Amino acid sequence: MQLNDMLAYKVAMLSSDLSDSLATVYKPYGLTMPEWRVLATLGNATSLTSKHIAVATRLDKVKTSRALQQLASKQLIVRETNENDKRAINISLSAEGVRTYNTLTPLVAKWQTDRLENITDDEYHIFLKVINSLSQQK
Amino acid sequence: MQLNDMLAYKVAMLSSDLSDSLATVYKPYGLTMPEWRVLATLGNATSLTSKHIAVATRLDKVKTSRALQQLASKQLIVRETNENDKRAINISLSAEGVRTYNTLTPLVAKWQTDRLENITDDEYHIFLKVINSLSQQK
DNA sequence: CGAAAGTAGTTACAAATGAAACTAATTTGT
DNA sequence: ACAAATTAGTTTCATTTGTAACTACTTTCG
Repeated sequence: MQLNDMLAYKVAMLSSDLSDSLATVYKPYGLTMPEWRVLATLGNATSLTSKHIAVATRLDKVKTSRALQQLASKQLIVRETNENDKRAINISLSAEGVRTYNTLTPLVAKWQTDRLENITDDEYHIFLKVINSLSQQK
Repeated sequence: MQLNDMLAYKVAMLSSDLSDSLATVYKPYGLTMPEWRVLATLGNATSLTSKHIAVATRLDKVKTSRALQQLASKQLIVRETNENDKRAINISLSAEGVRTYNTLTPLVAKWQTDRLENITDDEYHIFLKVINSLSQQK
């Protein structure tokens, strides 16, 4: 059994390749990977708490907190105390955050369709099915 | 476009799931992921230099160096100066390293077949084809 | 030949990360 | 009602990681 044939290794290599490649899309906008994930999550919502963002992005609460700090310092998000629960903070994109999101989303979509260019719909469908099947196990 | 639908995100989630899961197999033997990769690579060779190992495992030279230090301190590898090139070091598994490798290999193989239990050969074949296609792009 | 450039591997130091402790607010249970 | 436990989010500190500099040796080429 060769390392190259091992499932976990192959997927880890693919993951870091894809991650590095996608990073070339958002890095020019001064974002890190956690920041991009948070931005992408907020782009689909009106307002979320840090907790919600952490769950959606699968970042731990510390990474989420730090990403939010960075995004706030870049003025891409707005934070307001949640009046129902004063421990929590409602986070939403600022006007500039929305602009960045609207700029990046089509670039990321294009990146993805380019990547998938040589793969048929059937193949991709099966690929996703296998991913789901492998992910579901604990 | 939701984070959940993004290729890079899905693959990253799968990768960390698989990595964490596989780690439960080799962690009881006191190994970290880089150490396991090095061990797996050395198990298929008689003797390799640090450079060769770095290429095979896709670890950078610093991580490789550190993993080798750890494995040496655990007496799982033997290091001998390469007489043809005295900068390089020939590394091979010690008797105990071989024993650990021989113990772990079937456990890892079982882990992998268990993971793939619900996936047909055809599906897995296509999965690997898509992985290769996605990985090949720079 | 021998100076300059390149390579194998290690080390040192700065930056990123993770676990645990912490603050402040909320919920639970009596 | 209110003490104890829980939760949201941040901060601290120890560990891990990555980059760059370094040592030692080898190759290149004038």
